[in-house]
Amino acid sequence: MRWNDLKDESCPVARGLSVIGDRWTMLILRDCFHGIRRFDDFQKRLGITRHVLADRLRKLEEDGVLERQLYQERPPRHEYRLTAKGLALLPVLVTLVQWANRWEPHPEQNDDMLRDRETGAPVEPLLVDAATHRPLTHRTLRRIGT
Amino acid sequence: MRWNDLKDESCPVARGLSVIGDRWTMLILRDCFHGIRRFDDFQKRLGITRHVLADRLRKLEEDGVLERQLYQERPPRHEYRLTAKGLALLPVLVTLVQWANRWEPHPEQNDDMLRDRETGAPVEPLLVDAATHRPLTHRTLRRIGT
DNA sequence: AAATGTGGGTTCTTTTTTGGAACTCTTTTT
DNA sequence: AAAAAGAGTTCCAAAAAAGAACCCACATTT
Repeated sequence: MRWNDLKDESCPVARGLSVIGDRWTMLILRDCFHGIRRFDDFQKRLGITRHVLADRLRKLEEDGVLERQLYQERPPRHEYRLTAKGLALLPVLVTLVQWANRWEPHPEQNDDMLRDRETGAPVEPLLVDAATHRPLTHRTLRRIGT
Repeated sequence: MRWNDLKDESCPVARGLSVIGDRWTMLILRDCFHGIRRFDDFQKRLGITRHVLADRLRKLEEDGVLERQLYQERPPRHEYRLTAKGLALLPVLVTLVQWANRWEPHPEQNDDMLRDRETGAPVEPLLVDAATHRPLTHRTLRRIGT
């Protein structure tokens, strides 16, 4: 299987990864959630080559995860913003952060990475069933993906 | 920045991606959650080249996500199983599945992919704060990662 | 006994992708 | 007039992935 065939797979894991499964995309999106919007800011923060960055931003726009908005004319300059589809990736990012903090800890790690925006209270993400509010685990789920 | 430097970053997103952020790893783990354990079974299901598969399985073992267990001697044969650290990736996979089903739908998609193991009832994943049970969104979270 | 099959890789060559640096173009600042 | 900002593009070298073939230790079939 080639990478580009993934998007037509019936498995949702494959289709999801066809959009966000490459090495840099999620890091770009992390920066988007931090409010970064401009090419050079992404480039400086990520240390990614401009070449690859331009390519990923273009793909993310094509996939509807980011949208380009003109913020000045002459010369025309755009910024990249998360769409609703992009914002909907937050749970993926949050669960990844939680996993990494737990299983790949770092000496300089401040554990209060996730806090409520208003109260500032620490937040502990938990995945539950929306209807019953019961936690979802590998023991409660029949299967994931196809 | 080079890919191999990611694992020493202070940002948990970067550290998480240093383990699961490559093109094939999450697909391998998806199959693990489906009960696949042997080299050739992974290879047949994924269509990945044997070369890359061997490399990814080795790295996942090094990272403690999978463990190799001898299931026969003469000739020695191993199978790959999820460790606790690997099982802990389920929320990432589940949120990804949910996102893809919502935003990258597929004609042959059966929407009841996620079901309770015992009751068979459809399950709708929701990310909440463990303490308050309030949903987590980009509006309630102060920031994600570092 | 010889041929074929199985499981789990490794080796080799070709194609893609990435890394790294330099260059372009338009407008604003010094 | 020269330099800087901003957003890329171009070019070349290095690394990674695709694809196919090969290897090895046993087991089974003919």
